[in-house]
Amino acid sequence: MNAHVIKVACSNCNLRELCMPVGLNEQELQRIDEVVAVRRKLKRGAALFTAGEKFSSLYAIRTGFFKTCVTTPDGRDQVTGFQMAGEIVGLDGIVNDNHTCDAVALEDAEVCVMPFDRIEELSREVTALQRHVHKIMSREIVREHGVMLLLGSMRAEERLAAFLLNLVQRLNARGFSRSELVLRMTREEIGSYLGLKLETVSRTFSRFVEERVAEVKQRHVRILDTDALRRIVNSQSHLIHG
Amino acid sequence: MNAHVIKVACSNCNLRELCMPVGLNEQELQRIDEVVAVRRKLKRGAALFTAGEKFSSLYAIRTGFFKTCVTTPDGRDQVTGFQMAGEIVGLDGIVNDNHTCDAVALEDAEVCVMPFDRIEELSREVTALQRHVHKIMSREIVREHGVMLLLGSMRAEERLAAFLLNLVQRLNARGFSRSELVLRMTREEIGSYLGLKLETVSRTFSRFVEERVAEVKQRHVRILDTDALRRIVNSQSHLIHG
DNA sequence: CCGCTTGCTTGATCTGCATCAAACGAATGT
DNA sequence: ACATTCGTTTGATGCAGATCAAGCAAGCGG
Repeated sequence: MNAHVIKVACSNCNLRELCMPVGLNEQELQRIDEVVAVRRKLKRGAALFTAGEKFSSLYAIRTGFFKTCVTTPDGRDQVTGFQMAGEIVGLDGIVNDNHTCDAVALEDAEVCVMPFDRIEELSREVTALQRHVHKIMSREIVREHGVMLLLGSMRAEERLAAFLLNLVQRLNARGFSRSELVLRMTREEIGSYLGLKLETVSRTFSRFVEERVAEVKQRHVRILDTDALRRIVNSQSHLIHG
Repeated sequence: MNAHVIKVACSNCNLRELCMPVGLNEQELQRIDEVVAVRRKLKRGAALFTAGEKFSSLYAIRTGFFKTCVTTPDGRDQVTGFQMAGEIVGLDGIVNDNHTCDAVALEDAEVCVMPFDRIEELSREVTALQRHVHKIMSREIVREHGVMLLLGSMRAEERLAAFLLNLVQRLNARGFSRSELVLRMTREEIGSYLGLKLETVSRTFSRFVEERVAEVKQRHVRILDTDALRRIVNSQSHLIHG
Protein backbone atom coordinates (compact mmCIF):
# COMPACT_ATOMS: atom_id res chain seq x y z
CA MET A 1 0.00 0.00 0.00
CA ASN A 2 2.65 2.50 1.03
CA ALA A 3 5.05 2.26 -1.85
CA HIS A 4 7.46 4.66 -0.24
CA VAL A 5 7.84 4.82 3.51
CA ILE A 6 10.55 7.08 4.85
CA LYS A 7 11.34 7.85 8.46
CA VAL A 8 11.89 11.56 8.93
CA ALA A 9 11.95 14.41 11.40
CA CYS A 10 9.88 17.56 11.81
CA SER A 11 12.67 19.42 13.54
CA ASN A 12 14.41 20.20 10.28
CA CYS A 13 11.35 20.36 8.05
CA ASN A 14 10.88 23.63 6.20
CA LEU A 15 7.12 23.34 6.57
CA ARG A 16 7.34 23.11 10.33
CA GLU A 17 6.01 26.57 11.02
CA LEU A 18 2.92 25.71 8.98
CA CYS A 19 1.89 22.49 10.64
CA MET A 20 3.65 22.51 13.99
CA PRO A 21 3.65 24.93 16.94
CA VAL A 22 6.33 27.61 17.03
CA GLY A 23 8.50 28.66 19.96
CA LEU A 24 9.43 25.19 21.13
CA ASN A 25 12.61 24.63 23.07
CA GLU A 26 15.26 22.15 22.00
CA GLN A 27 13.87 19.32 24.04
CA GLU A 28 10.29 19.82 22.89
CA LEU A 29 11.44 19.95 19.30
CA GLN A 30 12.98 16.55 19.66
CA ARG A 31 9.82 15.12 21.15
CA ILE A 32 7.80 16.54 18.28
CA ASP A 33 9.78 14.35 15.92
CA GLU A 34 8.09 11.38 17.53
CA VAL A 35 4.74 12.55 16.19
CA VAL A 36 5.45 11.63 12.60
CA ALA A 37 5.57 7.89 12.16
CA VAL A 38 6.38 7.74 8.48
CA ARG A 39 5.82 9.56 5.26
CA ARG A 40 3.63 8.29 2.51
CA LYS A 41 3.63 9.10 -1.18
CA LEU A 42 0.49 9.18 -3.27
CA LYS A 43 -0.06 9.24 -7.00
CA ARG A 44 -2.48 11.68 -8.56
CA GLY A 45 -6.01 10.37 -8.06
CA ALA A 46 -5.11 8.11 -5.16
CA ALA A 47 -7.06 8.32 -1.91
CA LEU A 48 -5.22 9.05 1.31
CA PHE A 49 -8.26 7.71 3.14
CA THR A 50 -11.88 7.10 2.27
CA ALA A 51 -15.16 7.37 4.14
CA GLY A 52 -15.80 4.40 6.37
CA GLU A 53 -12.12 3.60 6.74
CA LYS A 54 -10.81 3.17 10.26
CA PHE A 55 -9.31 6.35 11.67
CA SER A 56 -5.86 6.17 13.15
CA SER A 57 -3.83 9.16 12.04
CA LEU A 58 -3.86 12.75 11.02
CA TYR A 59 -1.87 13.68 7.95
CA ALA A 60 0.28 16.73 7.33
CA ILE A 61 0.62 17.48 3.66
CA ARG A 62 4.25 17.84 2.63
CA THR A 63 3.82 18.23 -1.09
CA GLY A 64 0.88 18.08 -3.44
CA PHE A 65 -2.71 19.13 -3.37
CA PHE A 66 -5.75 17.33 -1.98
CA LYS A 67 -9.50 17.54 -2.03
CA THR A 68 -11.76 16.17 0.68
CA CYS A 69 -15.28 15.17 -0.22
CA VAL A 70 -18.31 13.59 1.38
CA THR A 71 -20.57 11.26 -0.53
CA THR A 72 -24.09 10.30 0.47
CA PRO A 73 -25.44 6.79 -0.07
CA ASP A 74 -27.66 8.19 -2.82
CA GLY A 75 -24.66 9.36 -4.81
CA ARG A 76 -24.59 13.00 -3.91
CA ASP A 77 -21.12 14.37 -3.75
CA GLN A 78 -19.74 17.47 -2.07
CA VAL A 79 -16.18 18.68 -2.06
CA THR A 80 -15.68 20.03 1.46
CA GLY A 81 -12.25 21.51 0.97
CA PHE A 82 -8.98 21.75 -0.91
CA GLN A 83 -5.76 21.30 1.07
CA MET A 84 -2.19 22.20 0.27
CA ALA A 85 1.29 21.82 1.77
CA GLY A 86 1.44 22.39 5.51
CA GLU A 87 -2.25 21.74 6.06
CA ILE A 88 -3.69 18.91 8.12
CA VAL A 89 -6.30 16.41 6.97
CA GLY A 90 -8.13 13.65 8.78
CA LEU A 91 -9.77 15.58 11.64
CA ASP A 92 -13.18 14.26 10.61
CA GLY A 93 -12.22 10.77 11.74
CA ILE A 94 -11.69 11.51 15.41
CA VAL A 95 -15.28 11.60 16.57
CA ASN A 96 -16.35 8.11 15.55
CA ASP A 97 -12.99 6.45 14.94
CA ASN A 98 -13.95 6.27 11.29
CA HIS A 99 -13.34 8.65 8.47
CA THR A 100 -16.48 10.29 7.14
CA CYS A 101 -15.02 11.70 3.95
CA ASP A 102 -12.50 10.87 1.25
CA ALA A 103 -9.18 12.65 0.87
CA VAL A 104 -7.92 12.41 -2.69
CA ALA A 105 -4.61 13.62 -4.09
CA LEU A 106 -5.16 15.99 -7.02
CA GLU A 107 -1.51 15.66 -7.98
CA ASP A 108 1.34 13.43 -6.89
CA ALA A 109 1.75 14.08 -3.20
CA GLU A 110 3.54 13.22 -0.03
CA VAL A 111 2.15 13.32 3.50
CA CYS A 112 3.49 12.88 7.02
CA VAL A 113 1.53 10.22 8.87
CA MET A 114 0.89 11.25 12.50
CA PRO A 115 -0.75 8.50 14.56
CA PHE A 116 -3.41 10.23 16.61
CA ASP A 117 -2.80 8.36 19.85
CA ARG A 118 0.78 9.52 19.65
CA ILE A 119 -0.41 13.11 19.11
CA GLU A 120 -2.66 12.84 22.15
CA GLU A 121 0.04 11.33 24.26
CA LEU A 122 2.57 13.95 23.37
CA SER A 123 0.16 16.86 23.66
CA ARG A 124 -0.44 15.85 27.27
CA GLU A 125 3.20 16.64 27.88
CA VAL A 126 3.96 19.45 25.47
CA THR A 127 1.48 22.24 26.18
CA ALA A 128 2.32 24.07 22.97
CA LEU A 129 1.38 20.99 20.96
CA GLN A 130 -1.89 20.62 22.82
CA ARG A 131 -2.75 24.21 22.14
CA HIS A 132 -1.71 23.77 18.53
CA VAL A 133 -3.99 20.79 17.97
CA HIS A 134 -6.88 22.73 19.42
CA LYS A 135 -6.16 25.69 17.19
CA ILE A 136 -6.00 23.53 14.08
CA MET A 137 -9.40 22.04 14.81
CA SER A 138 -10.88 25.41 15.67
CA ARG A 139 -9.45 26.87 12.47
CA GLU A 140 -11.17 24.17 10.48
CA ILE A 141 -14.47 24.97 12.20
CA VAL A 142 -14.08 28.66 11.41
CA ARG A 143 -13.10 27.91 7.82
CA GLU A 144 -16.25 25.87 7.41
CA HIS A 145 -18.33 28.72 8.81
CA GLY A 146 -16.94 30.78 5.96
CA VAL A 147 -17.91 28.15 3.43
CA MET A 148 -21.40 28.00 4.89
CA LEU A 149 -21.68 31.76 4.49
CA LEU A 150 -20.52 31.44 0.92
CA LEU A 151 -22.88 28.59 0.07
CA GLY A 152 -25.78 30.10 1.93
CA SER A 153 -25.77 33.65 0.74
CA MET A 154 -23.41 34.39 -2.14
CA ARG A 155 -24.00 34.54 -5.86
CA ALA A 156 -21.92 32.61 -8.38
CA GLU A 157 -19.56 35.53 -9.12
CA GLU A 158 -18.98 36.20 -5.45
CA ARG A 159 -18.34 32.54 -4.71
CA LEU A 160 -15.74 32.17 -7.41
CA ALA A 161 -14.08 35.47 -6.50
CA ALA A 162 -13.89 34.43 -2.84
CA PHE A 163 -12.51 31.07 -3.90
CA LEU A 164 -9.74 32.60 -5.99
CA LEU A 165 -8.81 35.12 -3.34
CA ASN A 166 -8.60 32.39 -0.74
CA LEU A 167 -6.43 30.22 -2.96
CA VAL A 168 -3.89 32.92 -3.85
CA GLN A 169 -3.76 34.07 -0.25
CA ARG A 170 -2.82 30.59 0.89
CA LEU A 171 -0.41 30.09 -1.99
CA ASN A 172 1.19 33.44 -1.26
CA ALA A 173 1.72 32.40 2.35
CA ARG A 174 3.78 29.55 0.87
CA GLY A 175 5.94 31.81 -1.24
CA PHE A 176 4.01 31.72 -4.50
CA SER A 177 2.76 34.63 -6.52
CA ARG A 178 -0.24 36.53 -5.25
CA SER A 179 -1.60 36.96 -8.74
CA GLU A 180 -0.78 33.83 -10.65
CA LEU A 181 -1.88 30.29 -9.93
CA VAL A 182 -2.44 26.91 -11.47
CA LEU A 183 -5.67 25.24 -10.49
CA ARG A 184 -5.13 21.69 -9.42
CA MET A 185 -8.78 20.76 -9.68
CA THR A 186 -11.35 20.51 -12.47
CA ARG A 187 -14.22 22.91 -13.05
CA GLU A 188 -16.52 20.23 -11.76
CA GLU A 189 -14.62 19.98 -8.48
CA ILE A 190 -14.62 23.74 -8.07
CA GLY A 191 -18.34 23.68 -8.77
CA SER A 192 -18.95 20.98 -6.22
CA TYR A 193 -17.08 22.96 -3.60
CA LEU A 194 -18.92 26.17 -4.44
CA GLY A 195 -22.37 24.66 -4.90
CA LEU A 196 -22.40 25.43 -8.62
CA LYS A 197 -22.49 23.40 -11.83
CA LEU A 198 -19.33 23.20 -13.87
CA GLU A 199 -20.89 25.22 -16.68
CA THR A 200 -21.58 28.05 -14.28
CA VAL A 201 -18.00 27.96 -13.05
CA SER A 202 -16.77 28.12 -16.62
CA ARG A 203 -19.12 30.96 -17.56
CA THR A 204 -18.13 32.91 -14.47
CA PHE A 205 -14.46 32.54 -15.34
CA SER A 206 -15.29 33.82 -18.82
CA ARG A 207 -17.05 36.82 -17.30
CA PHE A 208 -13.96 37.60 -15.22
CA VAL A 209 -11.92 37.50 -18.42
CA GLU A 210 -14.35 39.81 -20.24
CA GLU A 211 -14.24 42.26 -17.35
CA ARG A 212 -10.43 42.14 -17.36
CA VAL A 213 -10.40 40.93 -13.78
CA ALA A 214 -8.38 37.87 -14.65
CA GLU A 215 -6.78 35.94 -17.47
CA VAL A 216 -7.85 32.31 -17.64
CA LYS A 217 -6.29 29.72 -19.88
CA GLN A 218 -7.55 26.32 -18.85
CA ARG A 219 -6.16 25.83 -15.37
CA HIS A 220 -3.77 28.75 -15.52
CA VAL A 221 -5.21 31.82 -13.86
CA ARG A 222 -3.63 35.24 -13.64
CA ILE A 223 -5.45 37.71 -11.44
CA LEU A 224 -5.31 41.15 -13.03
CA ASP A 225 -7.35 43.09 -10.49
CA THR A 226 -7.38 41.76 -6.96
CA ASP A 227 -9.37 44.72 -5.69
CA ALA A 228 -12.07 44.07 -8.24
CA LEU A 229 -12.34 40.52 -6.89
CA ARG A 230 -12.57 41.88 -3.38
CA ARG A 231 -15.31 44.29 -4.44
CA ILE A 232 -17.20 41.43 -6.04
CA VAL A 233 -17.08 39.44 -2.79
CA ASN A 234 -18.33 42.40 -0.77
CA SER A 235 -20.83 43.47 -3.36
CA GLN A 236 -23.86 43.44 -1.08
CA SER A 237 -25.77 42.68 -4.25
CA HIS A 238 -28.34 40.91 -2.18
CA LEU A 239 -29.01 44.06 -0.18
CA ILE A 240 -29.65 46.53 -2.99
CA HIS A 241 -33.22 46.92 -1.86
CA GLY A 242 -32.48 46.63 1.83
CA MET B 1 -23.27 41.42 33.06
CA ASN B 2 -23.92 38.04 34.65
CA ALA B 3 -27.07 38.64 36.62
CA HIS B 4 -27.06 35.15 38.06
CA VAL B 5 -23.85 33.37 38.87
CA ILE B 6 -24.09 30.05 40.65
CA LYS B 7 -21.30 27.67 41.57
CA VAL B 8 -22.16 24.09 40.68
CA ALA B 9 -20.83 20.63 39.98
CA CYS B 10 -20.91 18.39 36.90
CA SER B 11 -20.70 15.23 38.95
CA ASN B 12 -24.36 15.29 39.80
CA CYS B 13 -25.62 17.00 36.63
CA ASN B 14 -28.20 15.04 34.69
CA LEU B 15 -26.76 16.33 31.40
CA ARG B 16 -23.32 14.97 32.21
CA GLU B 17 -23.43 12.15 29.71
CA LEU B 18 -24.19 14.67 26.98
CA CYS B 19 -21.38 17.13 27.52
CA MET B 20 -18.80 15.22 29.57
CA PRO B 21 -16.93 11.97 29.01
CA VAL B 22 -18.40 8.76 30.39
CA GLY B 23 -16.67 6.04 32.36
CA LEU B 24 -14.76 8.28 34.72
CA ASN B 25 -13.70 7.01 38.10
CA GLU B 26 -14.60 8.75 41.34
CA GLN B 27 -11.46 10.82 41.45
CA GLU B 28 -11.69 11.96 37.86
CA LEU B 29 -15.30 12.90 38.36
CA GLN B 30 -14.32 15.22 41.15
CA ARG B 31 -11.64 16.82 39.05
CA ILE B 32 -14.15 17.39 36.27
CA ASP B 33 -16.13 19.57 38.61
CA GLU B 34 -13.27 22.03 38.44
CA VAL B 35 -13.95 22.60 34.76
CA VAL B 36 -17.12 24.58 35.29
CA ALA B 37 -16.36 27.94 36.83
CA VAL B 38 -19.87 29.27 37.13
CA ARG B 39 -23.22 29.15 35.47
CA ARG B 40 -24.72 32.02 33.62
CA LYS B 41 -28.35 32.78 32.83
CA LEU B 42 -29.43 34.53 29.66
CA LYS B 43 -32.69 36.11 28.64
CA ARG B 44 -34.22 35.39 25.28
CA GLY B 45 -32.43 37.43 22.65
CA ALA B 46 -29.31 37.96 24.75
CA ALA B 47 -25.91 37.11 23.30
CA LEU B 48 -23.70 34.64 25.12
CA PHE B 49 -20.80 36.03 23.13
CA THR B 50 -20.43 38.05 19.96
CA ALA B 51 -17.92 38.13 17.11
CA GLY B 52 -14.78 40.02 18.00
CA GLU B 53 -15.21 39.39 21.70
CA LYS B 54 -12.20 37.97 23.53
CA PHE B 55 -12.33 34.19 23.82
CA SER B 56 -11.85 32.67 27.21
CA SER B 57 -14.36 29.90 27.76
CA LEU B 58 -16.41 27.19 26.17
CA TYR B 59 -20.03 26.97 27.21
CA ALA B 60 -22.12 23.89 27.87
CA ILE B 61 -25.79 24.58 27.41
CA ARG B 62 -27.82 23.53 30.43
CA THR B 63 -31.21 24.79 29.39
CA GLY B 64 -32.52 26.76 26.47
CA PHE B 65 -31.81 26.96 22.80
CA PHE B 66 -29.17 28.94 20.92
CA LYS B 67 -28.26 29.97 17.43
CA THR B 68 -24.76 30.81 16.26
CA CYS B 69 -24.32 33.16 13.33
CA VAL B 70 -21.55 34.85 11.43
CA THR B 71 -21.94 38.33 10.02
CA THR B 72 -19.75 39.88 7.33
CA PRO B 73 -18.78 43.56 7.42
CA ASP B 74 -21.11 44.13 4.48
CA GLY B 75 -24.11 42.95 6.45
CA ARG B 76 -24.44 39.42 5.21
CA ASP B 77 -25.70 37.08 7.84
CA GLN B 78 -25.53 33.33 8.11
CA VAL B 79 -26.87 31.14 10.88
CA THR B 80 -24.21 28.43 11.27
CA GLY B 81 -26.05 26.25 13.74
CA PHE B 82 -28.72 25.74 16.39
CA GLN B 83 -27.65 24.33 19.74
CA MET B 84 -29.62 22.73 22.54
CA ALA B 85 -29.08 21.36 26.05
CA GLY B 86 -25.89 19.35 26.45
CA GLU B 87 -24.18 20.87 23.41
CA ILE B 88 -21.03 22.97 23.51
CA VAL B 89 -20.58 26.40 21.96
CA GLY B 90 -17.58 28.66 21.63
CA LEU B 91 -15.16 26.39 19.75
CA ASP B 92 -14.75 29.01 17.04
CA GLY B 93 -12.89 31.29 19.44
CA ILE B 94 -9.92 29.04 20.11
CA VAL B 95 -7.94 29.63 16.96
CA ASN B 96 -7.47 33.39 17.23
CA ASP B 97 -8.41 33.97 20.85
CA ASN B 98 -11.41 35.87 19.59
CA HIS B 99 -14.89 34.75 18.83
CA THR B 100 -15.76 34.84 15.15
CA CYS B 101 -19.50 34.44 15.50
CA ASP B 102 -22.38 35.41 17.75
CA ALA B 103 -24.17 32.95 20.03
CA VAL B 104 -27.68 34.17 20.81
CA ALA B 105 -30.22 32.63 23.16
CA LEU B 106 -33.48 31.90 21.33
CA GLU B 107 -35.24 31.41 24.66
CA ASP B 108 -34.31 32.00 28.28
CA ALA B 109 -31.28 29.86 28.87
CA GLU B 110 -28.59 28.78 31.26
CA VAL B 111 -25.04 27.75 30.42
CA CYS B 112 -22.06 26.33 32.28
CA VAL B 113 -19.00 28.51 31.79
CA MET B 114 -15.87 26.41 31.27
CA PRO B 115 -12.68 28.49 31.13
CA PHE B 116 -10.64 27.04 28.30
CA ASP B 117 -7.28 27.18 30.03
CA ARG B 118 -8.80 25.11 32.80
CA ILE B 119 -10.10 22.62 30.23
CA GLU B 120 -6.65 22.36 28.68
CA GLU B 121 -4.96 21.97 32.03
CA LEU B 122 -7.29 19.25 33.17
CA SER B 123 -7.31 17.40 29.87
CA ARG B 124 -3.55 17.03 30.20
CA GLU B 125 -4.22 14.96 33.28
CA VAL B 126 -7.52 13.25 32.53
CA THR B 127 -7.09 11.34 29.29
CA ALA B 128 -10.80 10.77 28.91
CA LEU B 129 -11.41 14.51 29.00
CA GLN B 130 -8.72 15.15 26.41
CA ARG B 131 -10.24 12.58 24.12
CA HIS B 132 -13.66 14.06 24.76
CA VAL B 133 -12.61 17.57 23.79
CA HIS B 134 -11.12 16.24 20.57
CA LYS B 135 -14.29 14.35 19.78
CA ILE B 136 -16.47 17.38 20.36
CA MET B 137 -14.44 19.45 17.94
CA SER B 138 -14.31 16.68 15.38
CA ARG B 139 -18.06 16.22 15.68
CA GLU B 140 -18.56 19.88 14.90
CA ILE B 141 -16.36 19.56 11.83
CA VAL B 142 -18.34 16.56 10.63
CA ARG B 143 -21.63 18.32 11.32
CA GLU B 144 -20.51 21.23 9.20
CA HIS B 145 -19.58 18.88 6.37
CA GLY B 146 -23.20 17.80 6.44
CA VAL B 147 -24.40 21.37 6.27
CA MET B 148 -22.09 22.03 3.34
CA LEU B 149 -23.56 19.03 1.56
CA LEU B 150 -27.03 20.35 2.26
CA LEU B 151 -26.26 23.88 1.12
CA GLY B 152 -24.25 22.77 -1.87
CA SER B 153 -26.46 20.18 -3.43
CA MET B 154 -29.95 19.94 -1.95
CA ARG B 155 -33.21 21.48 -3.02
CA ALA B 156 -35.46 23.46 -0.70
CA GLU B 157 -37.69 20.48 0.19
CA GLU B 158 -34.71 18.27 0.92
CA ARG B 159 -33.06 20.91 3.08
CA LEU B 160 -36.10 21.46 5.23
CA ALA B 161 -36.75 17.74 5.55
CA ALA B 162 -33.15 17.14 6.62
CA PHE B 163 -33.42 20.01 9.07
CA LEU B 164 -36.56 18.62 10.70
CA LEU B 165 -35.18 15.09 10.90
CA ASN B 166 -32.01 16.36 12.51
CA LEU B 167 -33.93 18.41 15.06
CA VAL B 168 -36.28 15.63 16.18
CA GLN B 169 -33.40 13.18 16.33
CA ARG B 170 -31.51 15.44 18.71
CA LEU B 171 -34.62 16.21 20.72
CA ASN B 172 -35.45 12.54 20.93
CA ALA B 173 -31.98 11.86 22.33
CA ARG B 174 -32.98 14.24 25.12
CA GLY B 175 -36.18 12.42 25.91
CA PHE B 176 -38.61 14.39 23.75
CA SER B 177 -41.04 13.07 21.22
CA ARG B 178 -39.67 11.90 17.90
CA SER B 179 -42.62 13.33 16.04
CA GLU B 180 -43.58 16.52 17.76
CA LEU B 181 -41.50 19.62 18.25
CA VAL B 182 -41.69 23.32 18.89
CA LEU B 183 -39.42 25.42 16.75
CA ARG B 184 -37.45 27.89 18.79
CA MET B 185 -36.43 29.98 15.79
CA THR B 186 -38.18 32.10 13.18
CA ARG B 187 -38.71 31.17 9.55
CA GLU B 188 -36.06 33.71 8.70
CA GLU B 189 -33.50 32.03 10.96
CA ILE B 190 -34.33 28.63 9.52
CA GLY B 191 -33.96 30.15 6.08
CA SER B 192 -30.62 31.67 6.91
CA TYR B 193 -29.36 28.34 8.18
CA LEU B 194 -30.64 26.48 5.12
CA GLY B 195 -29.66 29.06 2.52
CA LEU B 196 -33.28 29.87 1.71
CA LYS B 197 -35.53 32.91 2.03
CA LEU B 198 -38.16 32.87 4.72
CA GLU B 199 -40.94 32.76 2.13
CA THR B 200 -39.48 29.59 0.68
CA VAL B 201 -39.30 28.02 4.13
CA SER B 202 -42.93 28.92 4.72
CA ARG B 203 -44.06 27.60 1.34
CA THR B 204 -42.14 24.38 1.86
CA PHE B 205 -43.79 23.86 5.23
CA SER B 206 -47.14 24.41 3.51
CA ARG B 207 -46.25 21.80 0.92
CA PHE B 208 -45.42 19.29 3.67
CA VAL B 209 -48.85 19.99 5.16
CA GLU B 210 -50.59 19.50 1.80
CA GLU B 211 -48.76 16.22 1.31
CA ARG B 212 -49.76 15.09 4.81
CA VAL B 213 -46.11 14.71 5.77
CA ALA B 214 -46.46 17.06 8.71
CA GLU B 215 -48.85 19.31 10.57
CA VAL B 216 -47.56 22.83 11.02
CA LYS B 217 -49.20 25.45 13.17
CA GLN B 218 -46.85 28.36 13.53
CA ARG B 219 -43.90 26.97 15.44
CA HIS B 220 -45.61 23.76 16.44
CA VAL B 221 -44.68 20.93 14.11
CA ARG B 222 -45.97 17.38 14.22
CA ILE B 223 -44.28 14.97 11.87
CA LEU B 224 -46.84 12.59 10.40
CA ASP B 225 -44.62 10.57 8.12
CA THR B 226 -40.96 10.33 9.08
CA ASP B 227 -40.21 7.93 6.25
CA ALA B 228 -41.60 10.37 3.74
CA LEU B 229 -39.18 12.97 5.07
CA ARG B 230 -36.34 10.51 4.76
CA ARG B 231 -37.33 9.73 1.20
CA ILE B 232 -37.39 13.42 0.41
CA VAL B 233 -33.84 13.82 1.74
CA ASN B 234 -32.60 10.88 -0.32
CA SER B 235 -34.66 11.76 -3.33
CA GLN B 236 -31.76 11.88 -5.79
CA SER B 237 -33.92 14.39 -7.63
CA HIS B 238 -30.77 15.88 -9.02
CA LEU B 239 -29.81 12.55 -10.59
CA ILE B 240 -33.00 11.69 -12.44
CA HIS B 241 -31.21 12.05 -15.71
CA GLY B 242 -27.95 10.57 -14.44
C1' DC C 1 0.72 10.84 -36.65
C1' DC C 2 -4.06 9.69 -35.55
C1' DG C 3 -7.97 8.50 -32.72
C1' DC C 4 -9.75 8.59 -28.30
C1' DT C 5 -10.82 10.40 -23.92
C1' DT C 6 -11.32 14.00 -20.77
C1' DG C 7 -12.14 18.54 -19.58
C1' DC C 8 -13.62 23.09 -21.03
C1' DT C 9 -16.45 26.52 -23.38
C1' DT C 10 -20.50 28.41 -25.25
C1' DG C 11 -25.38 28.68 -26.71
C1' DA C 12 -30.47 27.91 -26.00
C1' DT C 13 -33.94 26.94 -22.98
C1' DC C 14 -36.07 25.82 -18.59
C1' DT C 15 -37.12 26.14 -13.66
C1' DG C 16 -36.77 26.68 -8.67
C1' DC C 17 -36.25 29.97 -5.78
C1' DA C 18 -35.93 35.00 -4.96
C1' DT C 19 -38.22 39.10 -5.05
C1' DC C 20 -42.01 42.15 -4.55
C1' DA C 21 -46.37 42.82 -2.47
C1' DA C 22 -50.24 42.40 0.49
C1' DA C 23 -52.90 40.66 4.08
C1' DC C 24 -53.40 38.07 8.19
C1' DG C 25 -52.52 36.03 12.95
C1' DA C 26 -50.26 36.13 17.34
C1' DA C 27 -47.86 38.18 20.82
C1' DT C 28 -46.83 42.34 23.57
C1' DG C 29 -47.50 46.50 25.87
C1' DT C 30 -50.63 50.28 27.31
C1' DA D 1 -59.80 45.70 25.12
C1' DC D 2 -57.05 47.92 21.89
C1' DA D 3 -53.10 49.28 19.09
C1' DT D 4 -48.73 48.09 17.56
C1' DT D 5 -45.30 45.20 16.21
C1' DC D 6 -43.46 41.03 14.62
C1' DG D 7 -43.74 36.81 12.35
C1' DT D 8 -46.13 34.14 8.91
C1' DT D 9 -48.66 32.95 4.82
C1' DT D 10 -49.84 33.38 0.12
C1' DG D 11 -49.86 35.25 -4.61
C1' DA D 12 -47.66 37.29 -8.87
C1' DT D 13 -43.60 37.96 -11.32
C1' DG D 14 -38.61 37.85 -12.47
C1' DC D 15 -34.11 36.05 -12.79
C1' DA D 16 -29.78 33.42 -11.70
C1' DG D 17 -28.23 29.37 -12.39
C1' DA D 18 -29.44 24.51 -13.92
C1' DT D 19 -30.13 21.71 -17.69
C1' DC D 20 -29.62 20.15 -22.32
C1' DA D 21 -26.74 20.15 -26.23
C1' DA D 22 -22.94 20.78 -29.28
C1' DG D 23 -18.40 21.72 -30.49
C1' DC D 24 -13.61 22.49 -29.22
C1' DA D 25 -8.84 22.02 -27.04
C1' DA D 26 -5.50 19.30 -24.76
C1' DG D 27 -3.39 15.28 -23.26
C1' DC D 28 -2.33 10.48 -24.13
C1' DG D 29 -1.71 5.85 -25.91
C1' DG D 30 -0.89 3.29 -29.77
